[in-house]
Amino acid sequence: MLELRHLRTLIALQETGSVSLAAERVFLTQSALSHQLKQLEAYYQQPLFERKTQPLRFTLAGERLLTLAHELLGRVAAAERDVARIREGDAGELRVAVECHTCFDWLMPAMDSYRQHWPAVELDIVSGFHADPVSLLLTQRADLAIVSEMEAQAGVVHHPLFAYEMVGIVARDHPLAEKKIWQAADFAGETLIQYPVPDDMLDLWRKVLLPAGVNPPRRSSELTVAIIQLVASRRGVAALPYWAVRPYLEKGYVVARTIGDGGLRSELYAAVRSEDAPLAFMQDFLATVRERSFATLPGLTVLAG
Amino acid sequence: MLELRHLRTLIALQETGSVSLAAERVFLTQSALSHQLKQLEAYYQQPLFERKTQPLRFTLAGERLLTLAHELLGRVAAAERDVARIREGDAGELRVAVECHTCFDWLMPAMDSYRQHWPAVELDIVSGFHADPVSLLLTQRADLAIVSEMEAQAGVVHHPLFAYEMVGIVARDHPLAEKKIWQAADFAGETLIQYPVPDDMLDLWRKVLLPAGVNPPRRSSELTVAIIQLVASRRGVAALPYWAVRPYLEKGYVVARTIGDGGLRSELYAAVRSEDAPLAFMQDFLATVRERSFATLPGLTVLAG
DNA sequence: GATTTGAATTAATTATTTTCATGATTGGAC
DNA sequence: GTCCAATCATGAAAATAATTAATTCAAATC
Repeated sequence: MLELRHLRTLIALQETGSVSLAAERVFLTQSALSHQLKQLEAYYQQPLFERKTQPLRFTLAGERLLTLAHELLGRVAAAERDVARIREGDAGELRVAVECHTCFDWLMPAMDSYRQHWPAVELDIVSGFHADPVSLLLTQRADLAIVSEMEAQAGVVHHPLFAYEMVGIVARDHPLAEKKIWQAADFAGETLIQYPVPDDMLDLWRKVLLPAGVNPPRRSSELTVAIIQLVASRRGVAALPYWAVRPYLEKGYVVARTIGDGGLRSELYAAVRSEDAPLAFMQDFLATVRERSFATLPGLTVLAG
Repeated sequence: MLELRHLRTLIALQETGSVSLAAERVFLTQSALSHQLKQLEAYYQQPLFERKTQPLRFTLAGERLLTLAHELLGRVAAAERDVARIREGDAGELRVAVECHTCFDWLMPAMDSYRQHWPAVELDIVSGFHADPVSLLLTQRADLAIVSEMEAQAGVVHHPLFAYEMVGIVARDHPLAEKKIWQAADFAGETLIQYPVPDDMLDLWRKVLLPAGVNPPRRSSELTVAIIQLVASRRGVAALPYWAVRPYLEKGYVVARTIGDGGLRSELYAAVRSEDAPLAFMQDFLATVRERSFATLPGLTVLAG
């Protein structure tokens, strides 16, 4: 018999394009999902998708159930929001502290969606760069902070959002474009183009360059497009999230390369005060960010608690 | 985490007004449902309904989830119909043989709903009274027969529809109105008002009067209202399904009494040819009849396969 | 042709659901 | 009031379902 679980699986399948990635997305093993899908296809006595292709393709029946999934899950979320509001009311204050430039790429659509659902919550952005964004929470100057590490701190809990890969980008005719994988040493002698933030907020610096003792010259820009432009003009190299540069890769302005063996993985967490963590309007903000981000950004991976 | 199962439970709760009856409706024990509801209320951290009242009353949160249930389950049914049609096509022939007068009360709304969903199925009624309606199936003159007993027959399968209570009705000032429970002997000396059908098609005859050797005089009418009218005019007594007479009971035209200890229980089955049983348009007809009947007729009980 | 990657399969394990047996609570009937 | 019947709740056991581990299979890639 059909359950919501099956519909959540179908959406994960659609968003990831493969059984194994979908499994990770719904926090199950590939095997578990294979069983679940087999059961579902047996129930409807017909295949729901073709596994031979990459990404997988849904059959007519699969498409129909996928449509159902989208119809239903939105309504479930709406109903559960209402139920939570019946318990806790609909108002609240949510000042978000952000310190990464690219974060706005996913934060804007998520906040947009959230605002619709929680019109009575005072939503605000506390932007800027602080030595310790978590201190903004404890001093009541922000209610939620987006951070890239899960530093234990009394009175604060960290909720994992998602993980993604940082890629190195360079002009197509630059010598480094020849190398599939860049190591720390490859950055020596290159100009590194970056956002104007302290070094220790850059994953590339903290995880790659600093440990290797490499310290290339820098240039900085506030805007992602400007960074891309400088890189395309052979002014230097940069490291940016894959999802931030994909549009430019597709247009061929620059090429992307893996940084370090296995790639440079970045993570994002939302830190909130412990007492705020269980609040419905807070929980739903996290759920919205995750849901919207996975649905719109390519190449995200889940981040376990 | 919310699943469709929970929503099906909520609808059963609404339709039956009690946990035990809802449990029967969804083919679980009362205990199982009690656990399920406890889990659901723990998940939402608030009560979903008040159990003290009869019928039970939903809380605001419960109401909201109930609304969700109605939104979702209709869409699920529609999607599953589409999926079945992708497999088997949307056409078919469905000639329904009916031999009980009151059956039209539930058959009409069900067929109405069904026609909308399966416009390409040729739906027809084969009315009239045959010694053996099942023979209509085997001679290809009907595709589905509504019967009141599950007589084993090669090539034919019986699907349970529902069960209900037959009540005795009589004028308010008639002496029999004084008796809470009528026994076979009480019918001796009364005129029995019935539909113009052979005796062995009447549950009252087969299960009560014939075994006791009681054979009261008869009068017959085609229409339920006419039978009620005759009873109210003290022309005799009748036995009719509870759901068929409830509107008249509420208006006080007649009163209803239990027949035999524990009441006279009637059952309805749909008989179809074995080879037609798995067809989607046939399965959905059965599902529609059950769903519509339970949603609209009072006092139905489930009938196990 | 070896190697890698993704999905399927079987058996075992784990988690969840359901039931059984029983206890508590409530709302009449007398 | 007290008894009775009906309804719901509870804890432990049983049954069922979901999930994983380990492995195989199949296809694609080098």
